[in-house]
Amino acid sequence: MQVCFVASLFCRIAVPENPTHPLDAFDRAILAILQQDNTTPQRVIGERVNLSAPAVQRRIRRMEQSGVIQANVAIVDPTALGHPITIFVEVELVSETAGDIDEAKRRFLAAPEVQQCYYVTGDVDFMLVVLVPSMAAYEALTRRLFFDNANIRKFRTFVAMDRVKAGLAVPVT
Amino acid sequence: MQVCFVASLFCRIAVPENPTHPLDAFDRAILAILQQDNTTPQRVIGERVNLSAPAVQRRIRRMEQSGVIQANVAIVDPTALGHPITIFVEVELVSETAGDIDEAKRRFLAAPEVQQCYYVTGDVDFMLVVLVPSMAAYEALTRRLFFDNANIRKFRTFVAMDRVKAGLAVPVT
DNA sequence: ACTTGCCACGAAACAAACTTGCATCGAGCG
DNA sequence: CGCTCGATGCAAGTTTGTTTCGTGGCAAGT
Repeated sequence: MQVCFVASLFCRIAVPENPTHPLDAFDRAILAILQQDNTTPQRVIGERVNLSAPAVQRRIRRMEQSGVIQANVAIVDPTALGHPITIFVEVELVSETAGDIDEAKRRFLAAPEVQQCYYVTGDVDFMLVVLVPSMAAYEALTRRLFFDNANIRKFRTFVAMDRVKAGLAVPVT
Repeated sequence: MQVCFVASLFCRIAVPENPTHPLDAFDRAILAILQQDNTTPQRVIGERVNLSAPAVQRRIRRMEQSGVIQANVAIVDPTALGHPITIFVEVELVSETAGDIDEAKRRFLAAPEVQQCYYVTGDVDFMLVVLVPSMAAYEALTRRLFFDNANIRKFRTFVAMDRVKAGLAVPVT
């Protein structure tokens, strides 16, 4: 009887029904941990969210297969690899036909210095985050990416002085 | 006498290690792999870079302790967690004294919706990358972060329509 | 109300990866 | 020339991740 009580208690926690893939409180708790440190042993995760290690493992695998977890990566200090300068670039195109936009996307995607690239609304078309070893390297990059491209109307550069906060963590709440 | 010996031993241990061990080709090759997938077994890494698994393990640990590897994290799909909207914000302050800037940094740092925050040169002072569930939530955030702050001169909003490329990977070359 | 099917869980066995100790090799140096 | 230091590879030991199996609850259909 006492065992029954404990079992029902666990069940009450697990209650939320999920026909397909909605994330329940367990999944979110696991994600919150993995977003901070994905080397945390599953046993520790289980202790923290009140689940067994296999249950944690199943949920992680399901979220990886469903695409909720997109990748598991190491975050590296750019300075240590010789790319100490972070630059934001606003890019404005001349022609915004679908073809021209895709062409620009492909060009930015292919440049390894471009760490992030977003197609945005507003006065500009693209926002880029660029990593370079030096301003000379950035000058060379602008030549290659912008000046040699007739479809670039103009671009504005913002050099980062302080990386106040940098990450890809998503709020779990 | 024995105590002296022990003391000197502790001294040798306590001596701060070389601040930045230069990264050789092996380290860079390992980082290139870990930046893409840090679940890669050390044995596989060793095969790919022509090193034994323990050698790989020692190098990884050294880079973690020296700060070259800053974290090991899972990348999560923001849409799956209910934050489908990515927004870039340019923020311009009224007063740019050191104290006011630090105050702004602290404020942005404390906001979980702010995924990235850089202090930049140029016409604006800060560039933010913000994740929100809806435009209504962004409206509430602007009220909390900007309108309720007398030191914000103005801000410009760019809503992302397409996440062309998003990551924190650093070029290894 | 009972039963059936389904799904998720936990315990334990199993496999794989990580970690450590030890001997060896080569470079720098007295 | 011999020494020390650092890094490597091999092998054993330990932790971690994975699979298997049995149990119990919830929903749907008798």
